[in-house]
Amino acid sequence: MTTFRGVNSLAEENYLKALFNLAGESGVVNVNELSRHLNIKMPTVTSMMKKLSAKNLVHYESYKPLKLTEEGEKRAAAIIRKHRLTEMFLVEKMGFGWEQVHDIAEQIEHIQSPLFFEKMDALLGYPKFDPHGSPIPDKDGKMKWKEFHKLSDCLPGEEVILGAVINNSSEFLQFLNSRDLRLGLSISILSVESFDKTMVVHYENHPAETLSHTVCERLLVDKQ
Amino acid sequence: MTTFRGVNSLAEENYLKALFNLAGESGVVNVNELSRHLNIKMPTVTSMMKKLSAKNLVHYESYKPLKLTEEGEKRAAAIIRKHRLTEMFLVEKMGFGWEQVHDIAEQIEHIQSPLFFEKMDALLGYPKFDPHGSPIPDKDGKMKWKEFHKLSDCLPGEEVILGAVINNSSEFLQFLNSRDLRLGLSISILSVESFDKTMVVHYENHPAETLSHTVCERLLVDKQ
DNA sequence: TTATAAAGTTAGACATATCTAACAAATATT
DNA sequence: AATATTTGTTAGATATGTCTAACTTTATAA
Ligand SMILES: [Mn+2]
Ligand SMILES: [Mn+2]
Ligand SMILES: [Mn+2]
Ligand SMILES: [Mn+2]
Repeated sequence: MTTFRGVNSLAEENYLKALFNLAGESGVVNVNELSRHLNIKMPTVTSMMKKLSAKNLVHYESYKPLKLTEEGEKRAAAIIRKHRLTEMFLVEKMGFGWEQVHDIAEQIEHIQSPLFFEKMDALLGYPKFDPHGSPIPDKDGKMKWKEFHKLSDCLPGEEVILGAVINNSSEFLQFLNSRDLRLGLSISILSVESFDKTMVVHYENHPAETLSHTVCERLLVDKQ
Repeated sequence: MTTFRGVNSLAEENYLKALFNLAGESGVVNVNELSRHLNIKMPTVTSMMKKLSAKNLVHYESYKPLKLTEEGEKRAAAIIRKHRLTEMFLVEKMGFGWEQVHDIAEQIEHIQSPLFFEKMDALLGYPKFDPHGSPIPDKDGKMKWKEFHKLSDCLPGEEVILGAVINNSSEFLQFLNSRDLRLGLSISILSVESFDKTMVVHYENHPAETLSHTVCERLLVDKQ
């Protein structure tokens, strides 16, 4: 049986998604970057980029940075939509913790069944954000980040609300769990150590929690 | 990234499952049968059987029928367990019809995450049967069919309960839907046409429904 | 501005999973 | 028993996705 895999192979889908996720403001990504992110050697990436270019999903020219085409971006967004809907479903409907869902979503995002994800979407009430605060692309592939600031860019005296996390690794999220840090939390900045930028913050029944710069850089907050 | 696929590849998993599903009383399956079922040419099947034999999952000898080893059977049962739990979850927790779930389960059965399926199992209350009446193998790969009879083997005057369906194709299940036939239904056999074995049955507010032999063969019933 | 390092490409190998064509063995039919 | 049919195997080709080694281009540092 020709195991039905939609228009793109599983491998192709993972490249498209990575390109989308790595694209910053400019929308471009280097071969090297992509290679490191996917843990796939550069020559392999180059050859896949030629293939995706032939399918008009990536703009590829030798020695120039990569960029998704409009169609490539649409396909990528659709996969990311499935990933994030899945994460939300796992947390909201199946009782998983936010630190447990990424690896499962990494697999389920490749399921070919529009109906399956429409059902998820409906059961969840058409959510706009995933459990880590990342926006869920709509069916047209459009999404917009809230205007967050890194906690590390905030100043003592400010009171902010935790809106998203920038690193979805299980280890990081478990660390946040251990400090009762979760989305929606109101946090007051008590002080910043100028030497190493360590912050001391207050929230809920944590009168003075110390957070490293590494951690604060990965916490996105809303300044009301 | 070495896309993590447990111990067996997706292709291997589909062969194991097919071997399990096709194995009758004797537990053996012919290359030809497997080839037709999977829609994969015989030479391909032969070479995969050699591979699975090398992994000690299949007993293979030239020109002899195939049989899963004990370990092969365990692996296969684990996949079928995931398939049937998924079908149950889709129907019970996501509102799908029993005619919609097979194709999605065909994909989700390959997800590698024991926790994901344990959660499903728990949320469903550890079900013993899938939405089509097939038994769900337990974690040790053990399962037992209820002692059903084919409706086609029953006689006029008998009153039986529909316990399972033998064909999970969307078309067949939609046909059953159109006649309000579903598991648990109590059915009285009114008459059997000796020429073509067509049955006339009565159930619920269907005073006299005519069912072809082809249909009756695929309905498994309990004689109380 | 040249030398060095980093990034990227080309060429060729390899594993997996599939196919077709040709041949062989087992089974069924006459 | 001889022949024909079905079933199964072997050999060799192809597509996909990965790798290493060697080379080229671009960027960085002397
Ligand atoms: Mn994720
Ligand atoms: Mn993925
Ligand atoms: Mn099924
Ligand atoms: Mn499958």
